[in-house]
Amino acid sequence: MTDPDSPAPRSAGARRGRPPSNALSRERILDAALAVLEREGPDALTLRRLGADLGSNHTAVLRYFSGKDDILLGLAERLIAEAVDGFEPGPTWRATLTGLARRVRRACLAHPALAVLVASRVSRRDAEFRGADLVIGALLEAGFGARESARYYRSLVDVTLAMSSFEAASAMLDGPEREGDRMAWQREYLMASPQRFPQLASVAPHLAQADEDDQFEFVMGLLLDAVEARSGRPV
Amino acid sequence: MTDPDSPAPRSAGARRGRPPSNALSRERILDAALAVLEREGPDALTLRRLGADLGSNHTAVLRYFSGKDDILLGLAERLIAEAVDGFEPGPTWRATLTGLARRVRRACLAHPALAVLVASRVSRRDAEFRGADLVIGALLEAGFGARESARYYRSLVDVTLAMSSFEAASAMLDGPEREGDRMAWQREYLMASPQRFPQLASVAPHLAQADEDDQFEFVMGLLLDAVEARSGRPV
DNA sequence: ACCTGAACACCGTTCAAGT
DNA sequence: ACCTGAACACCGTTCAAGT
Repeated sequence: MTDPDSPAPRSAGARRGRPPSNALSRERILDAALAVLEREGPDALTLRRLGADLGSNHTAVLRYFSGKDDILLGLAERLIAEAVDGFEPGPTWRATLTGLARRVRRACLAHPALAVLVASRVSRRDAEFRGADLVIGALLEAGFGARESARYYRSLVDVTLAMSSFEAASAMLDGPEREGDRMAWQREYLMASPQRFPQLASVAPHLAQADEDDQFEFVMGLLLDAVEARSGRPV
Repeated sequence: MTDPDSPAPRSAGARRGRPPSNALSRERILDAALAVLEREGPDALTLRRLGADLGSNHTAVLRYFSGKDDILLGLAERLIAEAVDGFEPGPTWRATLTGLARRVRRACLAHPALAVLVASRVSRRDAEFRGADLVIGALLEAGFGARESARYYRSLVDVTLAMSSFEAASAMLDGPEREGDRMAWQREYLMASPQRFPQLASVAPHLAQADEDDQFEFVMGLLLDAVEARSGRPV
């Protein structure tokens, strides 16, 4: 059942004067939802707010989506599509895997409020299948069998999605413009009792140094090192 | 519900004895909150529900916590404490790291509704410091310097927490009834078009086979393999 | 000192009625 | 065919008033 949604556009002849700017559609609703999320965060996304932004009654949206949750699912598909659309495999299987992981993370950080809401429930739809096909293709190319490829696929996807949404959640918590809280985080670790936590204390000054970009690259590097070591086909 | 075991009805002197059973306290409120979360999931945790369960007005709770968010933070500390309390380092540094990761995951899966709510905002408090001290101690023992230990610490903690909460989120989504949706997940992947997604199709039957326990162990194994390879001190 | 009850400003969803 | 408006059953938080 693909695409029973978009209501019939009005006939060309009826187009006199201004088109009704408030004609609803699934796409227009998703656009508005994304705009609210990006500007004001997850809590601002309510049906009433959406109706106001769209110039409609807040219940009109329910003609296009079965409920708020359905809107979230539609946004989830957009998020994963943003990561996968236009991606081309790299020169090596490892480059392909690294590149796709970076794109997923980038999409999550570009829409952190959305990532927080939907990352653990990516809808199994077209964009996700395309991503899966690319990842599994790279793993088969690396020399893994079907069973192993399935395993590594799940590991890489789980870690990438989990870390990306985790990071998005921190970004949201710190507030859109608050750099201050990250300093607080570091300060608390630096203030932990050296008597009670000697190992922690000896390392604390380094804890806040690595930035998030480096951190993600580092973890993916670790993971792919292990995958490569097991593949028997170093790139 | 009547309470036949309740203390003697209030008399003139009762006030000087033990407090009435419905006396509020932070601990009693956290107990009640945890009970609601475990029985009925994240959405059931409301101040009104908490008040009802505690036999109090729903606003009385606000005398002990500054708001609902403050209750969540209190629960977060309990979650991490459950993972860390009583843990002893293993015979090797790798065993220590594996053991602690398993405990964090187990605590998250024991309280999935809680893990979903708080995993990305673990409060930097006592239990977390104890965990950090253990992990960093193991990494120093593995031969890493302070800077490297800080890096690996963050990687291991991020992946463990992110994957555990991610998994908890899936467990919650599948609903307490379970099982049904995991089959649906598998079915959708099996039904993906083999023409459009040939690599995916060739591997799909294996995708749903690995259970979640194996999956977590597998990822931690990959990560620790890479850490061990870089340590220059195989266990 | 601790708790209650009412009030306030919100939610998502349903549904009869309008156009 | 599409949308509105009222209604329903909820939220978290504040605060004057009770005991």
